[in-house]
Amino acid sequence: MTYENLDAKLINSLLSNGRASLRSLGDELDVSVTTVSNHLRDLEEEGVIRGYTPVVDYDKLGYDVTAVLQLKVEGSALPDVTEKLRQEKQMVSVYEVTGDYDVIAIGKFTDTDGMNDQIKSILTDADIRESNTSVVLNAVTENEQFDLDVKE
Amino acid sequence: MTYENLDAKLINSLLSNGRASLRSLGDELDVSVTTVSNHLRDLEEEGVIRGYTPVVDYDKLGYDVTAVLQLKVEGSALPDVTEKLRQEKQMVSVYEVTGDYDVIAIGKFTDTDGMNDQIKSILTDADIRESNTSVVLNAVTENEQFDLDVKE
DNA sequence: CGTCGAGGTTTTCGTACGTCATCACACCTA
DNA sequence: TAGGTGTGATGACGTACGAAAACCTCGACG
Repeated sequence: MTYENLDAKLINSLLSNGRASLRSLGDELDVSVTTVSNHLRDLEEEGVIRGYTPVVDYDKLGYDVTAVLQLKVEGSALPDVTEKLRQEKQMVSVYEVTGDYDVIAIGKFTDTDGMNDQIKSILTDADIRESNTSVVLNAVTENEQFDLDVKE
Repeated sequence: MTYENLDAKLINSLLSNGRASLRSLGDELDVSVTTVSNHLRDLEEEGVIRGYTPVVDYDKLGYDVTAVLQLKVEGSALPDVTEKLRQEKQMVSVYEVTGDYDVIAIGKFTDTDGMNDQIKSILTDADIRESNTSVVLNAVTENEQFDLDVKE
């Protein structure tokens, strides 16, 4: 057998500790360091693993307010609007979606005043027909990356 | 205080490469390895850095559909509902929010059928008065973690 | 009132040691 | 033939530890 689940197991291990050494990963999965190294290189080249980041608690850094923006956009202006949102660094996620609204975006702000200012400056765009802002009261789960299924 | 911006710089460096070595971080910031090690330990103990993860491209792993669920929940049942959503591993983010709806959740699914099944099973909860699902057509930005401001 | 300096504390640094990642190559086995 | 393993060499890495530097506090003195 050629370790078809190794990649999934590798990713799951890294999800619990993204700075684990290749050796510890090898020990954990009963596989040689070389094999871990090869698979990881492949996963990175394929783009399955796009990089590594620390998980930062923005609350603790003073970004106390998270908001969900929903926008209705004039059809032809959609690319412009999403691009503009993408460039706002505090926009954590920006989605084009089906349904009542065309765009859903999630942003983080230092306080409600800062939030109001930034949102207002975004909404001045003439192509935004309607908008709706929900402030997050409690982030039950945020950007949780889930484990992959490993079939035996 | 010495090096008051070091922590912010450290986090920014790690945001661009979460597996960077303590030495390379030290070189980059003109600081000794030990200092990097100490500050990182403190940041982790304080919970500012909650861990490290690979950035996984779920699209490439067959999770092709992302959806945004919005729910109106019977007030007293809110904790139950959010807890239930939290335990659904494919729910990437779950927020309690102000506004028209009470809960906004983002989930990832293998296909629209799988999505429908899972969402239906969630929505059977009697305490969910109303729901609204938006399917993501295009993830312009997703879980982007932004750099911190460094004051001179 | 403002400055000085002794002291203790915190932060940073350099070194040393054992571990680690990477690479090349030969070997194994399904 | 393709994917996994082991070995050995080399330079990089993480951590522990003692020394040194920077910082803070507070009473004494001009």
